[in-house]
Amino acid sequence: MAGRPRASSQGMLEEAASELFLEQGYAKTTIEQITQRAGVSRNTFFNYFGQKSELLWVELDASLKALTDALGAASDATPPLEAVEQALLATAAAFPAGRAPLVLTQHETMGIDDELRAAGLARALQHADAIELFLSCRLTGQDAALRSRAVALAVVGAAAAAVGRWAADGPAREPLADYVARAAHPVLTGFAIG
Amino acid sequence: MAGRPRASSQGMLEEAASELFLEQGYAKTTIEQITQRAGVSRNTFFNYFGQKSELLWVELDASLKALTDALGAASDATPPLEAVEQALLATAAAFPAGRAPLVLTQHETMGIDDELRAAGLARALQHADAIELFLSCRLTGQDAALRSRAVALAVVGAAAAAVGRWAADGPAREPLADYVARAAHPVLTGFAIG
DNA sequence: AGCAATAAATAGATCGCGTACAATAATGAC
DNA sequence: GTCATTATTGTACGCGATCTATTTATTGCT
Repeated sequence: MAGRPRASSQGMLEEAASELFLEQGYAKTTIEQITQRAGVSRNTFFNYFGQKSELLWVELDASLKALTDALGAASDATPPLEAVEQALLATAAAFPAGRAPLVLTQHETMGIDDELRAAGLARALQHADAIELFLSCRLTGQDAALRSRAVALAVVGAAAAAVGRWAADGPAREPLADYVARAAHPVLTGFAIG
Repeated sequence: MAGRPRASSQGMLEEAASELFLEQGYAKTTIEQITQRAGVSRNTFFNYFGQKSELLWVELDASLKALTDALGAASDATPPLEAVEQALLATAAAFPAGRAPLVLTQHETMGIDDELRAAGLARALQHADAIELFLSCRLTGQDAALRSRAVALAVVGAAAAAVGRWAADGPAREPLADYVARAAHPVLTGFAIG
């Protein structure tokens, strides 16, 4: 009961796209060019990606899965906000200091514009949703709903700032987790005492 | 030196668009339909709006101006983080409890999807940029760049959570500034002590 | 082997956003 | 009146994204 196997892998499309983005920028690269270089038909692109912008955020999609896993594995004994912090650091640990996603380091030559930033932000929102879902089950008291979402969006914002700085600091930087810790810890302590 | 006066006002396009969005949703409404109802040509739309999604976030654009003004008017004597909090509250004060932007309350019937959320997030990013610019001139010490951006993104995230809750709580809610205070204050105290 | 069932890949068409460029209309300055 | 300036309109086009139908490749059953 298994139909035709996937011939053109998703990775080939990503590679072809990365090359073209670096050569001539994101906006000037058409989906047709990507599929031609990958040796498949144009329509095949949409079997693997819903939108062109998804090509750049594959790494972030993986990190979303890591975050939900880490949150799901959190013990009930640890305080909720601490669990969030640990899950964030564990997720960040998957990014070694040496190699950062292309979209972060090469956004200049790729000509990343608002559309791209927005697509990245949509990914960040998914991370926030995961954290909010976790917190809304653990936090109690009045304002729990507001606090859950506020914590989630605030801490994701801080983490995004950390990622941006980390990428900008070049290959000689410290691991991403250090940056995330410095940016996110104040947020969580602030909510813990307030 | 004043050429042809503007005949079709921006407000008419916004009204026509709001009607159509409520009638048939955002995605199913074309720019041509909007301009037809407003009685202008399709191209005229692009004299007033760069993209279709801008129609929904006009109120947020006004709030961005209010925020930059409030930040610019901040006295040098007040601590930077306090100045940010006061500016946020002043900006939120412009939204009375009774009337919330359509996009926030009617996003269900309008069929707001990811594209729309992303467009709203792009506006939120501009708010964060304004706060970061303010802070990067005032904060000192190592990590000032990271901290400036982390504070800005985190506090804007918290404010966004407040706006979402505020809109969801219906017309009988308290003023928006109360929500923003509850969501943003922990973030700022967290960074103040950390 | 032959045959259905399933699923991927392709082809072809269409819609609508957004851009570019030229042409026209309405105003004030002279 | 002429001229410069600005808004509006017309026309065309590239490209992203969706849809439907068709072809191709694989598995499992007889």
